Amino acid sequence: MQTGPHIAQIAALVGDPARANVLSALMGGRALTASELAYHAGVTPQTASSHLGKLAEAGLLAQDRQGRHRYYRLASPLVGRMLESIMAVAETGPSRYRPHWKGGEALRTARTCYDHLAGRLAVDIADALIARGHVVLAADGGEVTAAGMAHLTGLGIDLGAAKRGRAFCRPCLDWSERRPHLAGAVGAALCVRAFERGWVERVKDSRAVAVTQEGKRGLSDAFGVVPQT
Amino acid sequence: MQTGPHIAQIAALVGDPARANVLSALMGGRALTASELAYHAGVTPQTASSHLGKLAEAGLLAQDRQGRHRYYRLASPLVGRMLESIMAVAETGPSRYRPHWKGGEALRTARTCYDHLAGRLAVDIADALIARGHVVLAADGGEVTAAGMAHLTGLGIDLGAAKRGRAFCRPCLDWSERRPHLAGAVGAALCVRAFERGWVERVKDSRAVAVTQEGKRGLSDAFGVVPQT
DNA sequence: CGATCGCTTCGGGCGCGGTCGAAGCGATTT
DNA sequence: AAATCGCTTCGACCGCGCCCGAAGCGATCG
Repeated sequence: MQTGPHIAQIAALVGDPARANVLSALMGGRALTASELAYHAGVTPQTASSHLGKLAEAGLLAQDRQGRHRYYRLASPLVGRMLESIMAVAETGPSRYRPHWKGGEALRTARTCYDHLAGRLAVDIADALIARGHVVLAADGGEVTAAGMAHLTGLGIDLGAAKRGRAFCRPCLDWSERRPHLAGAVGAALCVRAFERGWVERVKDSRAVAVTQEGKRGLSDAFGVVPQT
Repeated sequence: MQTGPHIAQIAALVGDPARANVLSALMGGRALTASELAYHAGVTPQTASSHLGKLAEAGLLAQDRQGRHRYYRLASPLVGRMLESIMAVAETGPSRYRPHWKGGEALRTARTCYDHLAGRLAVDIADALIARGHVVLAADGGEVTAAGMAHLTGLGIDLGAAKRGRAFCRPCLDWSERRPHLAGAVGAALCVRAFERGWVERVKDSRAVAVTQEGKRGLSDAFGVVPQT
């Protein structure tokens, strides 16, 4: 059996706390500079540089030079999916050491998960869409109904790229809620639209997102979801 | 950002070559004894025992004592999914060191992937089902059509547990073919049935499976698939 | 053009963890 | 009851790789 060593190479890269923090930070979906990532990782810039080099060389990260800054981002959605799945396992394990941490509540409430929304907000949206018969979600896949397509299109969410009405609709296990939320192309489009409309905005130095005043109205109108504080 | 350390814990476990080999071996879907796993990992029984203890404590493995043997297996499908996703990343990376290894050809031809079939055989089956309009597969999800349900049911594949006709149908990126094959409940049921009918049988000490003579006939009749040697 | 900034490279220190030999423990066999 | 077997625990060794200080390099700015 030879796939072992291959997956070990990748997993070992993710297995270092500093690098894992880097990857977690990049799960926010934005490209970040080396310094920012060093801060998130809690190490000095030189150490971070070493880690970033390894991650990039292995093809987990892509880099864009821009002036004297160097922006790093996840190299592909595949990497995001991998991190999601590792998180899912990490959160379902036995009562690991899991202290209450400041800012954790904000993350649990609403955050981005690579390219879509996650947290209580996202789970509530998914529940609402399911309850209204706009989306069908099961453990391994999902689909958007005709009524759902109409509704989402009405919200300005373009699903043209998603083929033949069944759309790229995928459940993603929410690590904080332990229930599925909407991922895939539908989740991503919904996330983009929510930012466009100013319903949510990013919280500094975090993957967390905050629901704005318009957001409360908009989400209530669109999905009947009333975000908790 | 605090999810970093959590995923690092899990990833670090997978990141050791010996442990990765253990997990790879268990991706075959069967429970294996500690000694067998030690052999697969290429370490002594004491070392393997240490690794197995850590994996079990972290909730990645489950153990069943049976007499003086102790059988280990993946603790949940979630773990299998995680390993799949890591493999997918590992195989799409840059030209990693990837020598030709004996037995590799057999694995590329057909193997089990935790609970479903993978390799050229599985990709061919998926292609055939898609071409016949029995299954629709996209990057993030899939569904079984009415005609597909009828066809699979006719083969004795029970999809009763899969709800409302859309079934748990999921694509799984095949690391050797780099194209999707059928996973999820449908893939698992199909795999079970293939073993029941004697179409395929396990190869000793490997995740590879061999297509039997009946298998060639059966697969040809059922899907129009002619397995290469 | 010198100063500053962002990032990387180099070098050395140090700790964590994988490894195996030896011994212990419980189940099974004769 | 003694011998064997499968597996785990203990103890010690040792090497990999994470880490940071110092220096180098390229871009930007005054």
